[in-house]
Amino acid sequence: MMFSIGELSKIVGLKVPTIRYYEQMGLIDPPERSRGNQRRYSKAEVQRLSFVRHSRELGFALGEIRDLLRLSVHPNQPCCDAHVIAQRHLEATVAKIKKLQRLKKELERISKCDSNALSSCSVIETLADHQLCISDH
Amino acid sequence: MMFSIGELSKIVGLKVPTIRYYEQMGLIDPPERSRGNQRRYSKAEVQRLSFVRHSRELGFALGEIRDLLRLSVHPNQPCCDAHVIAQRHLEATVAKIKKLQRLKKELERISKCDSNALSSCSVIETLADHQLCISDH
DNA sequence: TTTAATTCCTCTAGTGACTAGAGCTACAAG
DNA sequence: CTTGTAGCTCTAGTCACTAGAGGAATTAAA
Repeated sequence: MMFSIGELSKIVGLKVPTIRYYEQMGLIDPPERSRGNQRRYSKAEVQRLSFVRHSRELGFALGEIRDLLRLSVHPNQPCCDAHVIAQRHLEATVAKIKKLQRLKKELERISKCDSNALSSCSVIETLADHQLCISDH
Repeated sequence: MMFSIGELSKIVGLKVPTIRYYEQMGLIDPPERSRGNQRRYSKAEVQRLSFVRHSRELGFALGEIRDLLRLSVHPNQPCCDAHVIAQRHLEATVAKIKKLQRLKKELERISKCDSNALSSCSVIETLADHQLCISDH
């Protein structure tokens, strides 16, 4: 049961060049090759890459994922490291959400006037208004 | 009333190399120079760069900001373009918020167990669990 | 079995929005 | 007039890919 890189790509939902990139970055070991030098993957790589993809979707950086993978292989002591990584990430996420919600409000304000009315442009105006609020935010 | 790039930097809250970068990218015109070839800015640049900074904080890409600046100079007809830019941006923002809120929930679940208890690591476990959910998300 | 289509290979370069550093020059304060 | 800070240009690095060139291998159909 060996997969070509294209098959693996479909299974795990990562593009082919991305998989090669992850190999290059040391997130997966270089796989076996066919006689013609093409990569051949087993189920282990499916698992590992799914882990990587899932972690990426959760917003972890490749370096953090590398750490997590290392931890998952030696799952004894330095588990708190994993918690630290996740906790730090949670805090950053909460901050991002807050910022985006403020952004959303502002964008709604900006783009709610109907653009068919050929009135003066609220987008430019709103952004221009903020030319004046130099010191805050 | 002319500013050096360092003074301008403090006024608008952008780093010095960032201002030079914005000049290079065509977001601001090349400013006047001192006899010794140093950049000298007036209030117009303060306004324009504040506009750029504000727009960046709202998450607009430099290309979009360039468009918006162009529109703000010719504020007559193609104002709907600005609305389109802002609307597109609003949609992307809403999508991002949703994704991050899902992420937040998952991270909370991941990191809520106390890491002092030397139990098995919930971070790795949780991420590993998701090795199995290959087809969805 | 041959051919054609598709997939794979490596390598280089590009993206966006900066950031860092080298090596040099200008300016302001004492 | 000297010293220290701030400025200059230019190149290269960051992150996580993505795109393309030019060629080889694999697979399916004829």
